[in-house]
Amino acid sequence: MSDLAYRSETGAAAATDGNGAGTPERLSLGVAARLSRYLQVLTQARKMGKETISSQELSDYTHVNSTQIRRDLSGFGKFGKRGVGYNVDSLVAQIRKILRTAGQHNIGLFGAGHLGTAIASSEIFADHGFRIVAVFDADADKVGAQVGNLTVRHTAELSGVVEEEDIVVAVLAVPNAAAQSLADELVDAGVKIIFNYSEALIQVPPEVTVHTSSPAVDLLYALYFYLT
Amino acid sequence: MSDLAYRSETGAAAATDGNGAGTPERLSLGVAARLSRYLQVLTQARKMGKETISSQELSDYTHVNSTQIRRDLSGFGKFGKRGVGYNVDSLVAQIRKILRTAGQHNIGLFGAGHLGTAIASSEIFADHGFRIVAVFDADADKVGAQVGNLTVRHTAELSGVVEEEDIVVAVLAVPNAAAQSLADELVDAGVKIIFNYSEALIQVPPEVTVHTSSPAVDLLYALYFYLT
DNA sequence: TAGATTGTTAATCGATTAACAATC
DNA sequence: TAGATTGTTAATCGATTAACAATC
Repeated sequence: MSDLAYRSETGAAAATDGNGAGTPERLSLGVAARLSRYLQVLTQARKMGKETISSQELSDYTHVNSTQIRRDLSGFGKFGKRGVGYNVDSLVAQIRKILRTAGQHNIGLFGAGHLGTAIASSEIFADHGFRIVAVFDADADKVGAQVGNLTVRHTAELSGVVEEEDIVVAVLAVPNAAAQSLADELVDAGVKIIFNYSEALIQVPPEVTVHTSSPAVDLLYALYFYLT
Repeated sequence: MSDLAYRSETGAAAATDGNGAGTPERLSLGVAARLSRYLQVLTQARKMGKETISSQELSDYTHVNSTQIRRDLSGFGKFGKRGVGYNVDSLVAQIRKILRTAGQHNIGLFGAGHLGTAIASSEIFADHGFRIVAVFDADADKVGAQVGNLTVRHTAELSGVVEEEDIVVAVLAVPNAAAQSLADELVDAGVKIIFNYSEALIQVPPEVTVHTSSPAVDLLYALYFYLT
């Protein structure tokens, strides 16, 4: 029998089988989060020239139990080879298909300070099909400067550029005080996902997702287990 | 009866009661992670002058179900006022006590580029009792420069400084290629927690914790739920 | 008082884990 | 073949949620 744990919102609804697609239901929150993490490790492993990887190695890097990893993957097909592991390239392709994030997605970056510059020069987003297509700053002195290979625009141009460039994701690397009003403008402009690197608490309508980066949270958590 | 769900590793062992401390067992991974997130939101809410906060508001900001939040907190005491919510100040103090992270902890920052500079100038860590006590760079040209209010030192000084300054946490804002060998040196020097902002996959002995920051993972995850 | 929100129960669902046959 | 690692089962544990009495 197929494992319905991976199909949310269906209760006992009939999934065609455990291996194929059938009606592709939405993944549960947990599965989607874990698959994203596997993908990140696999992407790096591939860069390092690794051709196969075992569930145990994936476990070491993601801190997810290896049985859990095999379970997560086997819900969608038999991707591994017993005694060998998983082929890195093909697993990347499979997970991208499952997450339906194989395409290109456009990012608008807000804030051309140190953090914005660091993000623009990094490959973290590019590796996963996210492309930074515009950089904005509210400071007129920064407008026109080069960041990465983009020219900084003024934040006032936001709504036109979001539409022209089909920007779905906004990355906020701005001061706390500017975050909420900028978020309001972004929502008006039609941005659906806001990735907040400021510490500000941001409120948005339900159709928009805010993710606030909180390194200190992760650190508190790690520290707790070190101290106890 | 008290809820043993919050005490791990004890099975049916006797907890003295649901409110007090008794033998303070280790928190489960999930509870510790969620408490850390509440703490981060509370810290920001306090900065914004908020005096009380409801479980529903905490839920809006953390994406944790409000019942879950009340459950998490009520496992340690009756911190809220019905009809009113939780006092922000006192809840911050309570959670810090529970997480036993009320003290000061010293951070060494590695890499004085754009990202390192951004981290050094930010308050994200300072807000939670983490103090950056030293900044290092492998580039001799950067040594001696000011970053935040610290002077950049050469990475070669690492092991001495780690001991002198009692550094428990290392934050890595260095190029991918430098990450693993730096991590090796840090482990030798006695650092227990490595917070990795590079994309490199880092291997360390079991007594050391590595946390790799993966904004792209969070973005992939958010995107999945936007696309489906 | 009336409204709001906590604290708590009970029921369900998903995650976790050990174990091991299958098989590369 | 021998060793390694997957795919899968079964059992347990923790998370999630709706519901609501208690009470500020």
